[in-house]
Amino acid sequence: MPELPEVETICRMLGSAIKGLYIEEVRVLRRDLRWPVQDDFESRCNGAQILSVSRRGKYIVIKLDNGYIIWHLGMSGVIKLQTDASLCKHDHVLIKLSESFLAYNDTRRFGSIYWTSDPNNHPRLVNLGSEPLEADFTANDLYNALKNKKKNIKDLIMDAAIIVGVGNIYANEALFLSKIHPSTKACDLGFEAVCSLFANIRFVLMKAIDAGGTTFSDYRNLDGKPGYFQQGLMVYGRAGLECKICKGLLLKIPEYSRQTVFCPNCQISS
DNA sequence: ACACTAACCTGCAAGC
DNA sequence: TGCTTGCAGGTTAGTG
Repeated sequence: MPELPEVETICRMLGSAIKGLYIEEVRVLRRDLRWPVQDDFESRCNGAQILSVSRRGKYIVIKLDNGYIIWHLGMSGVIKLQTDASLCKHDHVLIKLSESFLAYNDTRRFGSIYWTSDPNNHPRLVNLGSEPLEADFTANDLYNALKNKKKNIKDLIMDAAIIVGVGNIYANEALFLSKIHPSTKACDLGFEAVCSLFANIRFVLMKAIDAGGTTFSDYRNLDGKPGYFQQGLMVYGRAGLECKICKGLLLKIPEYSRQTVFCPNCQISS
C-alpha cells in the first residue's frame, strides 16, 4: 500500500540495490495497466544501465543511460527484488538485471510504468505541485496556494497539483493534529492555521518514512503487509472510537467519497 | 476558471 | 452456503 513515505523508502532501497546495474531483459506480462504499457517499452529499456533512483510525488523515477523509467505503484503495487524469474499472480512486469530480478506486482492495476526521454515534461509529472518535504517549499507557499480557494481544505491538501504525496490517511491525520475541521473552506484559514497544517503534514510524512523503513525491511523478509500506519494514527480508521485527546467520539463525514474522520470537539469548524 | 462525478480494478468483508 | 453490495486506494477524463 504505497503512500509517499513507502515510495520514498522503496526508492532508497532500490537505489542502493540496482544503481549501476544493466537491464538485461524486460518482460511485460500484462500491458493493460492503468494506462497501456508502451509498445516499445521493452526495447527502450533493454540493455540500459541504471544510473540513479529518485522520487517525484508518488512516482519512482529511474534514471537510465538512455532515458528514464517513471513508475507509479497505484494503490496495490509492489516491487519485489528477487533472485529468480518466478512469477506470482498479478505480476505484470519482470525486469532481469545482472544477477537479480525486479517483479512488479499490482493486484488492482492502478499503477503504470513508462519510458521517457524527458520526465520533466512528461504529462504525468508536468502538473505536479510542491514536494512537501523539500526545503524550498514553505508555509507561505502553501498559504498562497490556498488563500483564494473555496473548496474544503481536505480535498485541497490531497490535490497533487497543489502539494504531492498527501493521501487520504495523512490528510485526515494532519488536519486532526492542526485542529482543523476537514470541511473548512481553505480561504477561511488564517496564516497561523496554514502554518500549523504545513508543519503537521511534514510531521506525519516524516514519521511515516521512519516507520516505512521498518515496514519495508519486514516486507523483504516476510510478506510486505504494511503495518506502520496501524499504530500511532489518531483518527484515520477510528470513526466511532474515542478521541485520543479529549475522549469524545470521533465522527465520519458520510457525504465525503473518501473516509473522512475527525473529532468534532478538537477540530473546530469555522 | 472551478467543482463535482465516474471510471479504472480486484479482493475482502458485511449483510441477506 | 452463496449471492449481492459496498468499500478501499490515487489519479484523471469527462461533464456541468
